[in-house]
Amino acid sequence: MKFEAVTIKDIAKALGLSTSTVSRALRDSYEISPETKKLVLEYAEKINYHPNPIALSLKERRSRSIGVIVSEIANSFFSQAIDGIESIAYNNGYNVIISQTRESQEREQINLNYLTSRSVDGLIISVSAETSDFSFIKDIISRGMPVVFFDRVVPDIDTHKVVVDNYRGAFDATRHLLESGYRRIAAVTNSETLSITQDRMAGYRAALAEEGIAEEPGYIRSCPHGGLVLAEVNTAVEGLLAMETKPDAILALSDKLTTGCLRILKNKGLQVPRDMGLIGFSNSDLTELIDPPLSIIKQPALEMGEVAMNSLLQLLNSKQPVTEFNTHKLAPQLIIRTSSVRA
Amino acid sequence: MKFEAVTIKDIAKALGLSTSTVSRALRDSYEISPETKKLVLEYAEKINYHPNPIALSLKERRSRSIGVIVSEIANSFFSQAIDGIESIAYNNGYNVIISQTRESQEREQINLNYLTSRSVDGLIISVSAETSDFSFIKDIISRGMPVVFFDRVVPDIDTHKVVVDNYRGAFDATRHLLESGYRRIAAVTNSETLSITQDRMAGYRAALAEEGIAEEPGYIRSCPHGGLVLAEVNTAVEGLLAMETKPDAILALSDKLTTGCLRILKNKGLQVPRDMGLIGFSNSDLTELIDPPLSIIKQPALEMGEVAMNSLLQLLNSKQPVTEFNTHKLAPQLIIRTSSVRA
DNA sequence: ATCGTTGCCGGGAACGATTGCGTAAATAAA
DNA sequence: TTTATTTACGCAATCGTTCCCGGCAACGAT
Repeated sequence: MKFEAVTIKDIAKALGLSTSTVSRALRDSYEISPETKKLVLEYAEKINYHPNPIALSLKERRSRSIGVIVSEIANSFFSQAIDGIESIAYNNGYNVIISQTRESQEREQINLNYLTSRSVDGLIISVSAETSDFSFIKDIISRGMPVVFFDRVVPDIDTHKVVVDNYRGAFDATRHLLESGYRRIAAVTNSETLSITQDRMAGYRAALAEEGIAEEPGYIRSCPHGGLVLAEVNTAVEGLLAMETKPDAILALSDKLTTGCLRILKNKGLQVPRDMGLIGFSNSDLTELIDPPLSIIKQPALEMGEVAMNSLLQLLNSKQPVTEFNTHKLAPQLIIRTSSVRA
Repeated sequence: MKFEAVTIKDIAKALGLSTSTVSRALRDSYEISPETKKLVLEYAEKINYHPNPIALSLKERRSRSIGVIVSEIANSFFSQAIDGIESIAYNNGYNVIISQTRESQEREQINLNYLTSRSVDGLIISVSAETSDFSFIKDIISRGMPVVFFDRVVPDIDTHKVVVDNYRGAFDATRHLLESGYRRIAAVTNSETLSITQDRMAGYRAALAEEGIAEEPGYIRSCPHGGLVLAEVNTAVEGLLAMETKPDAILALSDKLTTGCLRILKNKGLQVPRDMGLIGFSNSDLTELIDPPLSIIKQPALEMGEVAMNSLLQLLNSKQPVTEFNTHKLAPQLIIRTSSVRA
């Protein structure tokens, strides 16, 4: 079945006018007499005419749609960010096409290829955990595609970026753990190639160093798929628990890792925060209801989406190539609850 | 900045061929000699040619993209469903354009208008809570637009639908509450115009009736925005608690209502499940970590999204107009934990 | 009476691709 | 040699719009 649309030709034929005249009348051109305009407008209204956006896209060489690439839609952080992106896009007449990579480099590549060849006007990307080769992204940017990174950025690609102050988030959380009396603080991390992982780890290390605590390599466990596969988290936590001097607290460096760690600790019968302190990045709005109420570092996901879309709009609307790029660094929110406070 | 693309014309000019020949060579037509094909293919590869999908869309009158309309992206149920939709769409070469209504009829209308006029090939819709006039949707369907409803459907519109067995979900949950010893069971509901609300309420009533319990109208409180505004939930719960014979358990009929109710009960210092039993629909994957572990009715959201997209594909791929429509009714999953079980 | 203006509108190319039809050359059949 | 057939390609229309040109009245000015 096809959705039959009425075209400008139908109007022209019905009214005995040329398509040019109808087009001009609809666009309220000064070259058309008021009577003709009225005639056309009324008839167009009557038969429910809407200009074919595809024809327009072809003519204007832009589609008024943008692509968003994330690893997983069903993740609080990303869905909140997409919410923000969609809101701003909606207000500016842009459609949002989403696609997910599931942390796979291959899918990222395919999606990127697909979206750019489908003529999106711009892209908002949070790179996949698996991706190590960014030449493709670099390439499409150099060919003139407006791109903004959010959350997981690529440091050596020059374009607008929107991130949270990951260093500070991890630093503050670690310091909080230290102030709570924890000393042997482990970090369960996402893929180490990710910018966010590196920044957060830097904050973690800095906080430890400040306190004069030597870094214990065994306390750092990475989950390449960032909690997407729970088995990885399980291995990480078990590894930690099997050490001769176990850590007394865990800093989890991403959404799914935080709740994943808690899940596993509970399964193993450990008491949080007594046996093991826990704090982590999370954007779930249920963390306060959890047992124990989770201390978290929260990212302003909605706002990040909004800022990202606004940055993209700036690129889209600029006449000459943009050469000055900025990275918006938003403040994370440290919310101390029970899971990180020793009774 | 514009993304400069290479066209078939560039190839034709460079190779001294006509565009038709190039087009045919690229499509591997039998009319083209192997040598010419090889020439064209190699050159196309070299200059990184990709057919312009917009031009194709114009010609073929289809865009290979579908629209998804939900009330809110950042909602576990919907984001999981979108995940499913996107997966199937991806495998079939379709792009997914999402837009949210935030439960507003006006935004639903605008989005619908926008998406159809932007030539999506089909739509997957979960109607907004506010919407009472479905003539517009009816209209676009009658004009030939393939549409499938999911979750919140419109009973008197004939097209493919994907729902969960809401009646059974609510029925089983209510019966479970009864079996746990609760007698005065309240229902906190979403907008009453919603199909899901009606079905779930029917299940609730049937379970009560089966037990010979008369329905108490004061025990039914509706939140027109389904938990999107917490104040509504607050009013509902407070109303319940202010009654002379308070209910002893609450059945919450949607995602945000379930956690919303718990939040408010906790705020008021009530003990769940001792002072008040609680069970509700929810798709959060954190409910087991909550204090108390929440009993929930869970919808197979991912699967619903997949089934919805597959149904839409069936409509999209059928040559003649489809007249036989089916509604897939998937089984909800009742997960009993602590919040609904009296100690 | 002629020349510019102005107002109003139509013809047709263009955006990038596909495709039905026509046709020249080469080959096969008569 | 003539005719038929095949091979391999080009022309031009098409999808729905926009927009550059150009044209034709009518009108005022000279």
